[in-house]
Amino acid sequence: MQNKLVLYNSLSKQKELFKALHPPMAGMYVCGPTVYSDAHLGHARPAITFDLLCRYLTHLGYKVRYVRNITDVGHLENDADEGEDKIAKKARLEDLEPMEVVQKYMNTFHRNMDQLNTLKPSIEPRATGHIIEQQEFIKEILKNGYAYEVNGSVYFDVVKYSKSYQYGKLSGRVLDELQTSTRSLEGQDEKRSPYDFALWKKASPGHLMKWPSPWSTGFPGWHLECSTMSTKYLGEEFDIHGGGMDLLFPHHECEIAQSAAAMGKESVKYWIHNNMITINGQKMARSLGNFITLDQLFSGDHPMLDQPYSPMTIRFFILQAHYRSSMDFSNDALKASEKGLQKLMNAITLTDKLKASPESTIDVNSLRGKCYDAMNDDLNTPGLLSCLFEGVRYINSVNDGTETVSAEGLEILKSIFRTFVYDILGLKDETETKEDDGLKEKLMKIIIGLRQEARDNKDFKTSDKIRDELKKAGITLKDRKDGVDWEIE
RNA sequence: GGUCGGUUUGCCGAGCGGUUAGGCACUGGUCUGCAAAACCAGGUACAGCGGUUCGAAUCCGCUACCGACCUCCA
Repeated sequence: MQNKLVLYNSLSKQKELFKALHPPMAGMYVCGPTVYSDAHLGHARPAITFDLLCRYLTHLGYKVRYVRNITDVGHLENDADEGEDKIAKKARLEDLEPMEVVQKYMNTFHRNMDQLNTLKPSIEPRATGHIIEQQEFIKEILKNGYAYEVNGSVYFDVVKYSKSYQYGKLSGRVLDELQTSTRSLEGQDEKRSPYDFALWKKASPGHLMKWPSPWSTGFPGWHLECSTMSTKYLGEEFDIHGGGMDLLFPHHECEIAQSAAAMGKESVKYWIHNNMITINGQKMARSLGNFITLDQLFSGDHPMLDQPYSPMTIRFFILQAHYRSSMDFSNDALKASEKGLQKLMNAITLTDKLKASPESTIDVNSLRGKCYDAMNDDLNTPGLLSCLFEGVRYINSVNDGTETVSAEGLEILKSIFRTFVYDILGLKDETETKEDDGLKEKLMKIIIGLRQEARDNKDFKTSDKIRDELKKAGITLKDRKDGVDWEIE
């Protein structure tokens, strides 16, 4: 399969032409959330970034298997592989079963993802559903000699691994340097090296989520689930692994090590990482407590928010920056996105009303080419939007009569917007209603007719009253040379 | 302290060796009874200092500031 899609691979630290291992199939694994509290703005970034990638690959003709996990066990409060499980802690605080916590926040996450118009993953595996597979994975690593058991817990032997493989190749870390920057070693007595990480942890008495295993009644380490589940659903080698940049080390580095230790080869061909969303210049994170949840953004219910922002405004905001750039939250930026999105959507609505001419004064084919060029260049959505706004100007100019477009050109123009805005960027018109537009059209025609009569009679008091009252009702009139357009907010 | 990345016009944000990015805001104009929308025009920015080059926001060096990772984090 031929394509010109170039993606930045975190592993090689350069842009590479995307070549699927088994075209037309494309396999993509993305690290999903740990479901112990509401999803925030930061979670929207990878969700939208990899939704975009999935949509674009699909558009290019790939049959994409998109796997995104739900972490529902094994994620400890503070690593060093000590501390309380995040979900168990929440369960204790809210007096719920751990699985109730998981269900509650998973439901919210799914609802938010639907609101953001992200496509559902092909498979959404959960760590607790793959305890057996994780144990089998550990057995392989043990068999190959890259792990050891101590007191019922199993740890990955980073030092031994690094003799045969390069631990740190993804994150650019060197083991020697890691060792000189040693932190507190408290509670790490069981590990041979502080860089070893848990594959299986023996549960302490009273621990809520635990399963029997050959080593102890316990639970799997966090890094293990992704290696296990990606292998199970995408195979020992697959195309793309995505996630936030903050997961690059240690999480993804450990995944590479686990897979290599178990299977003798690296699993992932392209590592893709999205950058962070900051707030007041600092990363938005649950652990920092500086987050705004998606529900708060949608409702405006947060001290830092001037107003509510719709899901599509959030989506547009995120797409206006390149996925590898960090972006800072601000009301001004969000408001600008809201306006820009509206301008884009208004133009798309207009395309249905445009009249074709014998000749085109605009070059729609060139525009389409530029749209593809932008997407092929490592998903350059700001560049794509820039092209689309050029198209917006075309549409408005044709509507104003200062440019013309042929029937064929008009069809191409419509298809460009349908393809790139709806199918690939995943934006949708939020003003769209399922009501019968026919009735609304008829009513509006009558009202506009009455206003026109008043205007013809120079009765501007009446005509303005009609316009103002409509405005109050959320309907904006736009007088044109050749008639009146209207728009519902 | 180590590793990596960033600093672009009022704001957001592309570009990464030579050509108008784009959006928002602002100013002027066209249109309009007025308004809104739309269109046209306007601002010539790239942290600082050096260097390479015919030519640098774009490459190299230094300095300053900011951030991410090195604990869990999307």
